[in-house]
Amino acid sequence: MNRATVESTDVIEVHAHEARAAASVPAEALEAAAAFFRAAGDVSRLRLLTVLRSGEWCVTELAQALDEALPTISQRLKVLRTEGLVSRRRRGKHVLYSLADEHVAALLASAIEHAQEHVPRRHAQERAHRDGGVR
Amino acid sequence: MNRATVESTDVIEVHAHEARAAASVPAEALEAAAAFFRAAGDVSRLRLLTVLRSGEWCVTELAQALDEALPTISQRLKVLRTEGLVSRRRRGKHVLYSLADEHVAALLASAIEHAQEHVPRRHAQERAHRDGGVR
DNA sequence: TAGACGATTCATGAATCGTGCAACTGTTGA
DNA sequence: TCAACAGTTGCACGATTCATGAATCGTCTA
Repeated sequence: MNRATVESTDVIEVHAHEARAAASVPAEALEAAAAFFRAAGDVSRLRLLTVLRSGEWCVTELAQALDEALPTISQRLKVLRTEGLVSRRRRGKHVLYSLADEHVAALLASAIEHAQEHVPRRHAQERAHRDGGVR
Repeated sequence: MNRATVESTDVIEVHAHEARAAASVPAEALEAAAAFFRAAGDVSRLRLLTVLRSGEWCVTELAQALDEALPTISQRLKVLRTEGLVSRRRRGKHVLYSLADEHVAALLASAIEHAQEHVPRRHAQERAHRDGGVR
């Protein structure tokens, strides 16, 4: 199916198809996925995640490593944990955090890789668009 | 390297290691990755992305399919485009949008899959935590 | 070139988010 | 049990973000 050939007159006909495509993902899953992305969509939290790629860390270690206040780190970890990006376990008087699973690690690596490819394009694209529309 | 065996007295020694881990990802890439996640971290925009998985769509079609105002859709598409999640091209008087590349499609599928696994855990975990700390 | 249509931009107000600090909870070891 | 330490939570403030509708822009066609 080559949607590129569809003309504006087909809009109504296509409508049902579109609605189906939109509904193909359960609303709950969509919401959860958005929450997942949102949790990762903050530089501070993302930095935390990249550190956690190397293994388990207690909150104090993380605070020292990132040079931030302990409550701040704890807050961020809570967000990440609520959305299932990290998990924690207690070891003595320390609470150790780590990435929730390989899925998260893969997602993380993939996004960073993608970002590195697109970093230079971002602003250039924005300016080009301002100057003269599409292409 | 088993970081799980590290005790609190090792914090200083470990510090250098942590700092290296944090710096392993260039600040720019981290920022871009966060922006990427942030762009996907909204239910409305995410829904838009899931629709775009099926191919190219013009703004009007998307607006009708999702039953939203055209400017609203356009705004969301702009965010997604700025962060490199979607690309566009003009075809006649229509502007066709699609996912930027396979990378994005894969990331999207992966996140939704992960979300579906963790949907039930999220709130239960939150409550469990309130009730009695770790585990 | 004028009109129509598709798409984008802009300004506004409501809502949400992130942070910093203080108070609090919970665990360990004496 | 008590003191010290590790971590969490609550609250308030400033900054972002999002939806909305009007105005504008760009392209095609008559």
